[in-house]
Amino acid sequence: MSSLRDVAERAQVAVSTVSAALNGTRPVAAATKRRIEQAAAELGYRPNLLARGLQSKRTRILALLFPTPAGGFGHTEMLFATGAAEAAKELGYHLLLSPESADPVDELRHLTGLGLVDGVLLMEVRLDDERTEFLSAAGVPFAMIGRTREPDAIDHADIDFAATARDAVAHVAGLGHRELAFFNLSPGRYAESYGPAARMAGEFATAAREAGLGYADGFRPGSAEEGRQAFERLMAERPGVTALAVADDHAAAGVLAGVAARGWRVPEDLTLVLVLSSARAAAMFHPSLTTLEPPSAELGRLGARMLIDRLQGDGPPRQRLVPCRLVPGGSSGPPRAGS
Amino acid sequence: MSSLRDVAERAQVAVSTVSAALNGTRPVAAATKRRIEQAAAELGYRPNLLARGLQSKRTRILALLFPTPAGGFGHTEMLFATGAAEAAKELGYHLLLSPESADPVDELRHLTGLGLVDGVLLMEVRLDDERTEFLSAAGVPFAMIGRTREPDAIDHADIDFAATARDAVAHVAGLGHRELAFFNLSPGRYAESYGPAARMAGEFATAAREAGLGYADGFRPGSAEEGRQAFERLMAERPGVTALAVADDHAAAGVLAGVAARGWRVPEDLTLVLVLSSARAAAMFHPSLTTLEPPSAELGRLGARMLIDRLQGDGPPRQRLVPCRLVPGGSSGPPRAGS
DNA sequence: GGAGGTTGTCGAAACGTTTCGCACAACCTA
DNA sequence: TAGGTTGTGCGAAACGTTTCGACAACCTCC
Repeated sequence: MSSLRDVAERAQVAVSTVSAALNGTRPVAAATKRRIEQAAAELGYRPNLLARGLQSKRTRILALLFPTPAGGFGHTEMLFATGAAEAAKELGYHLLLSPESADPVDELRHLTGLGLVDGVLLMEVRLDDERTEFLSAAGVPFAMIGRTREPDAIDHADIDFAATARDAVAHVAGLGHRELAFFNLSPGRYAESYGPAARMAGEFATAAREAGLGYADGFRPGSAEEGRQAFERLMAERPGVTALAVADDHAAAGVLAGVAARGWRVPEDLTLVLVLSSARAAAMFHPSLTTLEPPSAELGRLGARMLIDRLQGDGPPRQRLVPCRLVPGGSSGPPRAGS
Repeated sequence: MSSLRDVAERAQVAVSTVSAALNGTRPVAAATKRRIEQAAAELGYRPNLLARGLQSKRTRILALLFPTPAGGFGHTEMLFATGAAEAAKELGYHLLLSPESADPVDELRHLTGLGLVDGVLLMEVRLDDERTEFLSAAGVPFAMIGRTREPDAIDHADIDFAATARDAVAHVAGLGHRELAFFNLSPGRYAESYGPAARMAGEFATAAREAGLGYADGFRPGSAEEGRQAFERLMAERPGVTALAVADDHAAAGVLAGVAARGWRVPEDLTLVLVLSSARAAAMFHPSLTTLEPPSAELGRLGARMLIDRLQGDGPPRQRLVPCRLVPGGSSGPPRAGS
């Protein structure tokens, strides 16, 4: 690779002048600048990021820390990563994919000690997350996709759960439903402290109350079989429920089985709405399910942008909440007659 | 951060001695070494990757180039990335996630010119891929997940399509089926030159012939609706078919709808097998589908390892083929009576 | 007892940038 | 004409490593 020195020689100027001309860091006479730019182009000069980073203490590399949940990564998480990578690239940054080990804090200590990354993007943030404490204490700039229990002091992008729940409730209320139930994510797959599960439950209850709808929750099926059982129990306990929102794909499949087992059909006898699931997944059901699709790529992009903004200048921490997108499917309809 | 010089001062030795002691790059007296190590530990010394890379021309950073298909990224592709990142980490490397723009070659030129990465991992490789030519010409070490038309000269990890097809055929033949059909990926979602689609079709035909099974293909439904139509056409043309392998999830959903529309059931009247789809997706169907799950994470790991091996020393190009894993579901059964 | 080898350490150069103080000429102003 | 002000460019130092030749001290063997 050609270096700054090669360019300087070819343009007959000093190395420092080339640097100044190429970076616009201080004024360079127009003629000289043109000569330098031409020499650089002819040599196909590319600045060496390592040298630049070593000197300037800024690498323009971001790390995306991702956990490896036992169940594997979902489509949603993938989109965080690709969205963040794309936004980073647009702004001239690179994204390092950093798997989290058993000890995330130690991992972070290592990663940030290397001098390789300018900032860290955290995902799968828990309500109480030790990583944020470490990063704050270490003075490493970071942003979150998701949020902790007390997130106001930290840049973050997250789902607007309140708006999402309101949209979902408005959707079924608009169809005429008067009683709604919600099946949350299973406690097995996500611990209690998993933000989305906790927040979604709360916001659904609030939205249903405000809309004057009957509301049932407390079910947390994590598989098709559990979904079927939960549905049967729900129908036994609350026979008036005509609309059901489900957070787990597999559980939704079980609900459909339960519906069929009763001789019922969707959407005639039950309106079924998926929550936090991609339209892609929702389209694989029969009938296709209405879903509230999380804005994952968007959140990834926002997270990366916030982090980069933070690196470039400061200001008060910012937070962006984005609601899920309601994608209507064939599973929404008016409430069944006789309820 | 503390530097090598800080450690040297504290241990009362020269900087170069610290470097030697810590890297084992040349012998250092045991006592000195111990003193140095202690000083390093006390200061929490971490080598600066940038400085090291600048000097040694080796950054231990790999780039994973990923395209952003219009349809979005699948679970499969995600696992390539996480698998590769994990393997890289285990071997002391880092993985840079690099989104591909409209002009992948220019992208590569840029990326490799930065001096930031030691090697490149390519995924979504096409049968004729301009990226491989560029990288070979530029002398940049790389490996592929997937393979080109003539892959023998390049390190790569890919699915063993032949074994996968044989396993699938053996599975249905073992259940007693005598006639099999295959619905490939749609030409819309993947161009003709997409390797997996091309190879899978060929290997299925071969495996069926070798097993003495009747075989039908040429269908390429890309959506639920197309899947239903293809199924109806298949039944009209080849009423003797009792087993069907489908590569597209959505198409499979359509097939299930078509089966139901005929008053048939799975698996009693049709054995349905998913190909190249995750067990997770297969479990969302009702009944759950038998699937040939691609070893995506494994391929990602293998790709990263191969690339790292290549960086550390040379040898002949290596290739690893891994078959899909057959995950039995509720959609496999003996052929329907009367066929 | 000196030639030759071995062992352990040091200092300096190099990697490719950025940054900063300084030199120098040209030009303006009083 | 002396003194100040711009505009432009140069050279050197610094960032934190690795690498390599030099060299002192010690051991070994004739």
